[in-house]
Amino acid sequence: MEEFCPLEYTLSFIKSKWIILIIRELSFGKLRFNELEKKINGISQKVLTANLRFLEENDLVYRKVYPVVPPKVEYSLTELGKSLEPVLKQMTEWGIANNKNKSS
Amino acid sequence: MEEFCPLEYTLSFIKSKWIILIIRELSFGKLRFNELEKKINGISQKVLTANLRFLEENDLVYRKVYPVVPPKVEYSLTELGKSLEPVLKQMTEWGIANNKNKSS
DNA sequence: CGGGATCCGGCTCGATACTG
DNA sequence: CAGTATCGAGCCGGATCCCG
Repeated sequence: MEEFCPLEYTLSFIKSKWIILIIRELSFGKLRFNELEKKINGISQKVLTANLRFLEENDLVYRKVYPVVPPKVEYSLTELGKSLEPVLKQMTEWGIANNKNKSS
Repeated sequence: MEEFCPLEYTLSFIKSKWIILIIRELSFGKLRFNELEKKINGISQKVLTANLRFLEENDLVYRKVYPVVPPKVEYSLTELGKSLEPVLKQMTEWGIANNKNKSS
C-alpha cells in the first residue's frame, strides 16, 4: 500500500523546470502565448504548449480564449497556482544566498 | 549578456525529482547506497548512481568510502545540501496543504 | 496569433551482466 | 556491497509545415 507522500505529490506538479519558470512569469501577471515564449529563454513552442496544457489540466493555470481575429489567448495563475509562489520564493532565495558569481 | 537568475540557478541544482528525493532521505541522516536504493521507490541503480555523482560534484552530498571488504560507502548531506532543506520543507507543506486525498 | 501534426535525432532510463 | 559496461526502448524536445 502506498502512503501519501507530500513531497512526491508536489513534485508530480513540478514535472520540469519549465513548469516553474512559466509559473514565475505568470506570477507577475497574465501573459499571452507569444509573450511567454519570449520571456522564457530557450523554450520551444511545442514544449511551451505541452507545459501549458499540463498546467491547465492540473488547475494551476487558467487559459482564457478571446474569440477574436487574430486569436488572443491569455494565461494566468489560478489560486492553486498562486499558492505555489512561496515555493518559488524559497527557491529564489536559495539561489540568491548560494550564488557564487555575485562577487566576481 | 545573461543576467543572473536565482530561480534558474536553483533549478540547475534540482535537475530531476530524484535529486529532491535523495536529499530528503539524506536529511534524516547518512545512508549507504543500498539503503538509498530501497528507500527511494522506483529508482534504478544506474540513475541513483548518476544522481549521486551529480550531487557530489555540486557539493550537495558528501561521499565517504570505507576501505573495507565488503565495500562500504556512506552518503550524507553537506552544509550546502542541508541548506536546501527549507526548500524541501516548503514543497512538503504545499503537498500537505493541497492534498485532495486526505479526507477521502 | 496560437497552436496542432509530423518527422526525427539524441539522450535518458531500465534491464542485465559483470567486477573489485 | 557498490558500483561500471553495454544494449536497446522510449520519451523529450527541436524544426518544420500547416490551419482556423
